[in-house]
This record gives sequence, C-alpha cells and structure tokens, in this order.
Amino acid sequence: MLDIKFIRDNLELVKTSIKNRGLKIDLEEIIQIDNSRREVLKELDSLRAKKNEANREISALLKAKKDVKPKIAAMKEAADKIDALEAKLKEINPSLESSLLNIPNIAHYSVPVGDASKKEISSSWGKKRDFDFPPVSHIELAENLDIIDFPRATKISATNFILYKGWAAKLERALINFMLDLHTKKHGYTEIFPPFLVNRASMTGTGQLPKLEEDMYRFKDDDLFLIPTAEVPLTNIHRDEILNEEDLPIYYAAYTACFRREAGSYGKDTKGLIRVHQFDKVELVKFVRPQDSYAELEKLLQDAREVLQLLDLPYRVIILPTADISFAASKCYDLEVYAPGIDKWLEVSSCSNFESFQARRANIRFRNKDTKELDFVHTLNGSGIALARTMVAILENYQQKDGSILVPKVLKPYVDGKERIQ
RNA sequence: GGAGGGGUACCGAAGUGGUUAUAACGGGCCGCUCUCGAAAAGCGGUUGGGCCGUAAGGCUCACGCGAGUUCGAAUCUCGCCCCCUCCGCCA
Repeated sequence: MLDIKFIRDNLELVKTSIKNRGLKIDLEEIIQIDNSRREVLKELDSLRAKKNEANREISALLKAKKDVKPKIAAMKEAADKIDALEAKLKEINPSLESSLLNIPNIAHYSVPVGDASKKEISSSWGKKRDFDFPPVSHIELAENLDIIDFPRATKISATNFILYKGWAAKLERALINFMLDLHTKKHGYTEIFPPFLVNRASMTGTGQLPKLEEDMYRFKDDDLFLIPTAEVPLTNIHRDEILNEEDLPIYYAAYTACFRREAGSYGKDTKGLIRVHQFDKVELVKFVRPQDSYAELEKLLQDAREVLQLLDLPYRVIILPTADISFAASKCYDLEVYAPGIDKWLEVSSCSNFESFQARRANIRFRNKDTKELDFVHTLNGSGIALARTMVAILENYQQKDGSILVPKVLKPYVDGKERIQ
C-alpha cells in the first residue's frame, strides 16, 4: 500500500508508475475522495472539540448541583451533527481504503520500463548439457521409472496434482532438507514451520488480497485460505509489531506446500509438473532497514542462486520489467532453470524487494535507535527454491541414455548415498 | 463442542455511566541529582493513529474488534475474535 500523503505529494510519479505497469487507475478520483475525507474530518474534529468542552461544563455544573438541562440540549445538537458526519466518514473511509489497496507498488528506478518484451537476462550460469541422445521430457522419464503417478493423482484429487512415488518422493524430501540446511546453516536464516492456512488479514498484509482472491483456495466456513506461498505466513509473523532496529535484519526460511487454484490458466502447461495446484517450496523472507534493502535483495538472490549452482543446473537471472513484476514488488529477479527434455526455461524463483509496501499494509515497523522515531521496515522474499519445477530440471538434466537418472552429488547424503534412480 | 473466568499502556494491575490517555498503584526502561564509581534514594520522562501547521504547537480518535443505548461509555446491551480453567472428543 502506498501512503495517501505520498500519492498526494507525488501524483505524477504514481501516475507514471501505474502506466508503466500497464494498468489504469483513476488517481484523480482517489484524490477527490481524500479531499472530501479531510474536509469532513476537519469539521468533525472541531465539533468533537465543542462537545468535549460542553461535557466538561456539564460535569462541573453537576458537581455544583446546578441545572444542566440547557447544556444537555446543546450537546445533543452537537452529538447529532457528529453522528451525521461520522456516517459520512464511514462511507468515505472504506472506499478510500479499498482504492489504496488496489494501487500497485512503485518500481525501483533500475527496473526496465515496459511489457514482457523488455525483460532482461542479467546473467546466466552453467552450460546446457551436451546429450549424445535426444533428451526426453520429465513426464516420460518419470512414467518409465514409475516414480510419478499422474493418473492416480488426478483420481485422488483433480487434474494437475502430483503423486510422487518411491525415489521421486524421497528426492523431493531430500531437496527440501538440502535447501533448508543450506539456508539455515550457511546463509543465517532461522528455520520456521508455519501454518499452511492463514486468515484474511494475513493475505491482505502481503498483498494477495483483495486482488487475487479467485486464485486462492478458501475455506468459506472459517474464512481461512490455503497459502499460495510461505511468504504469507512468514511476513505476517511480525504483522502489527514494532521491531527494534538492533534486531534487524531478520531472516526466515521455511518449507511449506503451496496451493494455487491457477484460475484463468486452464489449458496452459496442462501436462506434467510445470503448473500444478500444490507444490513444495522453500521460501526466504527478510525484514530489513530501508537503507539496506537493495543490498539485501542482491544477497537474497545470491542465496537462491547457490541452490541451483550446488545442484549443478544451468540457469539464468531475469530482471523483470515494470509490467511483469508483481503488484506488491518494487524490483524482482526471476531465476529460470533450463529443462532440456521440454527445451524450456522454467521459473523456479522470484526474489523481490517490496520496500515498505507490505510493511505498511501489515503494519510492521521498527524504532530508529538514533531518532527514536518509528518507520516501516522493508520486506523481501525469494523462493529458495520452488520444487516441482526443480524436479523437472533434475530429471531432465540428469537423465541418462538408458532412462535412469543420476542423483545430483549434493543430494546423495539425503538419499542414503544412492547414486542413480533406475 | 459444553460450562465458567478474562482481554486496560513495555509488564503486572486498579477503575463497573460524568471533566473523557493528567487510566490510580506497583514494576521495568531512559534521563537527571547525589557518588571517586556503583548500589540505594530522590526528581523527571516513558502508547499509537488522524487532521491543521514551515515549525513551535493546537485539535481529535483509540481501554480486544464491530454495532447499539445515552447529552455523556474503559464502565451498560448485542455480535464477533482471542486467552485461561474445567468437561467432552481426538492424531
């Protein structure tokens, strides 16, 4: 959420930001709403001051055992006017609030302006493997090895759910442990195991709501949502809190399953593991001082990259352009891993700086140790990394001519030393 | 799920319709005095939001959240959320 004062003072900047994202939002209307809100507020406050004054007088008269009737009549009149204005405010406030919740964050100046065609490959790592046979897709590999059962997953749940079996299940668990170990032992993150269901306030705090409600699995009776990413519970750990500057930065890492309805994407990537309703992910979340957030973004990106490097998977780093970064983010890097079987680059991580956008929504502040003033923290998060697509990359990159899969070296200790799935 | 108790500031806690965050009192924390220094003691300070204002400052809102009663609500009524105790169920 952007501060209404900031919007008022930087109207052109915000307009440009919205335009650069390819969106249309009537800011003038929002300014109008805010103007009327402030007008009502001014009048309301002065009436309240009068009422408070009259109340004090009544109190004094009562003490002196004098007649209070005329005063009470006057106060009633003021109270009625106040009621009317408060009713007006109750119409204005939610409308302003919901308008503000729908304004996207402002992109960092370093973000390329434009649509998807403006995305930049900022760097790449590793080489595409030379196969002396035509590499096949993870679907074919997994079905031949009988380690993923697509039809039965559909039977149990619905289309685009996964059922890992045997060594794929073990490999999934190995990947989770490997990633959590890396981030907690080497990169200094504190491991968290959060709830997978969260309430509406949490979903609004990180910016999934109100915009993306139809993309979420929701439990109507309880108004709880299945998390689409651990970003939601992790960031909301400190919702409505005031942190000490000395405690920053705070780093959290968590494994969770992630649930996405993928409404509106039917017919896209319908086969295999590319777009599924439930996938595993290790997520990294940071709370930092504003002046540190861009340096922290680079470190976060590095932490995520290291996962792919240790797995020896070729990948590239994309800087997303203004129209492609998520609603809440100021800057976002995507990591795309190469899958030779389907010959595609797969997004396995997004590393974003949200600056104060989420912190303002979720009311996460810290006290500056010098000035003693309160300020919003900056929040960041990145996948470190998403598993289903990483599984695709491992299966397809490590496939052998005979259809077996070599186990990446770093994962061997996590799969009882096994070297090859066959 | 049932019964009972509770939610007030950094913490504990009083306040159960009349000057409403000058919400007593105790503790913690910060500053000052005293001291060679410390402790003790004494004094002062210590919630957050909104509006107006260059500022100084002024006004205003908030006692879990939301409605209501009243000229006036931390205090009364209703709904919701959360915590505690007991009972039931349960991996």
